[in-house]
Amino acid sequence: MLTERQTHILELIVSEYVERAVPVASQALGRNHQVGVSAATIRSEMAELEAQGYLNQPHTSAGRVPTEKGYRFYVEWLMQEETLSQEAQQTIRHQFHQIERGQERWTHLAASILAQTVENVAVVTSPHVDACHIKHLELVSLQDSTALLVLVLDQGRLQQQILRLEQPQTQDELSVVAARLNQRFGRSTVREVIASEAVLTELERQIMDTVVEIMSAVDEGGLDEAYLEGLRHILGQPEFTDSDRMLGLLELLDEHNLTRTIPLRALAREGVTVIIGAEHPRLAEAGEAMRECSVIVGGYGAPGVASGALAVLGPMRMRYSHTISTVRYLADVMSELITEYYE
Amino acid sequence: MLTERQTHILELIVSEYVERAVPVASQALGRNHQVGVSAATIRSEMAELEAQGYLNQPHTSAGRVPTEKGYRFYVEWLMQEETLSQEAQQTIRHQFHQIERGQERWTHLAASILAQTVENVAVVTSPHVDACHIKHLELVSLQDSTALLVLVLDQGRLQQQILRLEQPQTQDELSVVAARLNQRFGRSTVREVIASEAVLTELERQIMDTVVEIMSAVDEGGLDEAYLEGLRHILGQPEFTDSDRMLGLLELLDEHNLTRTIPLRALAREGVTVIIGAEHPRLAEAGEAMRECSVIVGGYGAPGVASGALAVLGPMRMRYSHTISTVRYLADVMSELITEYYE
DNA sequence: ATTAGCACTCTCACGGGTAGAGTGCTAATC
DNA sequence: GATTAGCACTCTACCCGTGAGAGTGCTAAT
Repeated sequence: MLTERQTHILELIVSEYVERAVPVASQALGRNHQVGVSAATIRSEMAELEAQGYLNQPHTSAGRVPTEKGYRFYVEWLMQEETLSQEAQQTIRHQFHQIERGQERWTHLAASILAQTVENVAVVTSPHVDACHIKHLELVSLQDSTALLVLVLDQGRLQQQILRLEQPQTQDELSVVAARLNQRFGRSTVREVIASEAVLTELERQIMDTVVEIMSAVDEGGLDEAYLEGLRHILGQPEFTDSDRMLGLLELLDEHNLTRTIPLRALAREGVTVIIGAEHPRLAEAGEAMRECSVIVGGYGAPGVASGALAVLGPMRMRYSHTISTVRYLADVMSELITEYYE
Repeated sequence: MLTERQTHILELIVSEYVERAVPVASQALGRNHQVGVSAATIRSEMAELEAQGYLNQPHTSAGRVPTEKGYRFYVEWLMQEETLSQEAQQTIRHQFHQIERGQERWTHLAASILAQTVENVAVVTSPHVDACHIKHLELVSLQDSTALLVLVLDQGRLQQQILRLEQPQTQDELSVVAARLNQRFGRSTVREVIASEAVLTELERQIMDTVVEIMSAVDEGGLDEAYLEGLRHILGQPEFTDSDRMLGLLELLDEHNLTRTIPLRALAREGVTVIIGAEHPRLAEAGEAMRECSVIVGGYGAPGVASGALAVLGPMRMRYSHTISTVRYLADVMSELITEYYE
């Protein structure tokens, strides 16, 4: 258990270290903050905090650095979540209302804003629709035997696919087919389409096969894209000046590893989650570099409509309060956008 | 002017250095290749090559390294362009035929394949349509006063935008409007739409304003996206083990700088172009790190239909032959795809 | 013209030596 | 009994010198 004074010192050490990236010495602490006791006292408290596993010494004659446990305590008990300034909030909202060009743009923009605001790597996935329905289906003739299938799913989600027809078809013929299919399959889910025993022409069969394929892909989230932004911030951090660490980190953030690095889907629904260093649920798969990083994940979206996740990845020495509140705020904004436009 | 033997030695030095990334010594050259003369002779030839600016010595007691001029000579006169093995060609084509899901996927895939094949950074832009026409226009009701505008442009290029209607409209009403607009503006370019003096209802006016906006954006290429892939390859190269250089490079490749780093548009039409180090046309804007890199740019597409560019960025010490031929081959494949599906 | 031999130069890796920072301990103080 | 000043101790970071090794340029012989 920690006394109040120990708690206070821990808090100071964390903020000091987060800001300066240098092990915190007892004297420096007394000098820069009003602790009310001498360096010697701070030293003995530090020793106790170290004994309990909250702090660590890189070497005998160095200051202290928070451990994972230290950061965890800080996040859980000490840190007070800040609110973004009115100004910052305005700026963010303003940027979203500048562009109104669909989910992908939002997602991208969100990643961009997030990275810039928290000065770390940001990852944002595009919203994911759970079990999509056919809203509308359109066939556009491109060439005699080539047509474009346009499929509008729930919430205006758009998919397209080029079809190579076995027989040439005019636009008028295609329109007729599209009308029939719309009537038959409007508002159906994949299952319903598959289960349907409607008698179809060969052409209709071909089209619906493609439709099923597309919808399945959407349902499995195979088409979700994650935008990553802000590499430069994290790589500029002192903990990664070593080029080996840099490479390790880049491997973590390689597109193919991203889903392992950041367990987005699992955590997205539970508000904002903080993962500190080796707390990572799938550490072995994520990679060694993960031990030195923290991840903040937040979910956004409207239940049953569409949802996605925002995440920030940075060194363990991270401005937790600021990052958490930014993630939370951005998640709220994204949720509003989703609700407002798609509900 | 260079004698034949000097030329030969230059060639050997370039390939040796590209392979081993270590300054090439006279002895090593004699040992690993059959030059037919002694190290001493090689040395004097090296001295001459250095005097003429083709080679450089990092320091007095080191081997030689090719200069920009040396590489340029190599690319221009010595290198013989290889053909990709049948196998490699097959593999690439196979991957493209695995997925048939529109330009974006292709672009992404091309970047991925390119990066992997040449083991450097690859950048690929999506195909850019020059002066697009309206192919088809569709309105889908989402809510009472919200509709989705789906705009099909040439070559099946798809754009969408959500509209907030001033008056609630049913799907039927919207379909009527869409049909009228299609009749009036089918096959029009932006200019024609703007110039048109057709009398429109307020709703129609609103829709067409949006259409004009979207088409302008497409024409200006503002929606073109570039995919970047393969950071890990280039950052693993020995010339970038130093963390400062790494950061410099990452700044080059930051999304906002990419268009300055790689003059894609300017060079795209001229087949495959090789830019070595400081030859870069806009060196000052690109950044200092560019001095140590080479870029290979190739254009793809069908004239008057759609076109884009592929590029590879790597250290000056690059397998030029292999890279150039890969870029060329991929450009051909992409061009075929564009022609085949969109013409 | 080519080559063997050799002296010269420069880098890189290793080791010792020192300044400085920060600690832990002890004894004095409140 | 908690706090603090004082001090010895430890460890790092940096500087410097030194020596081995690599590779060259030059010179004299072929």
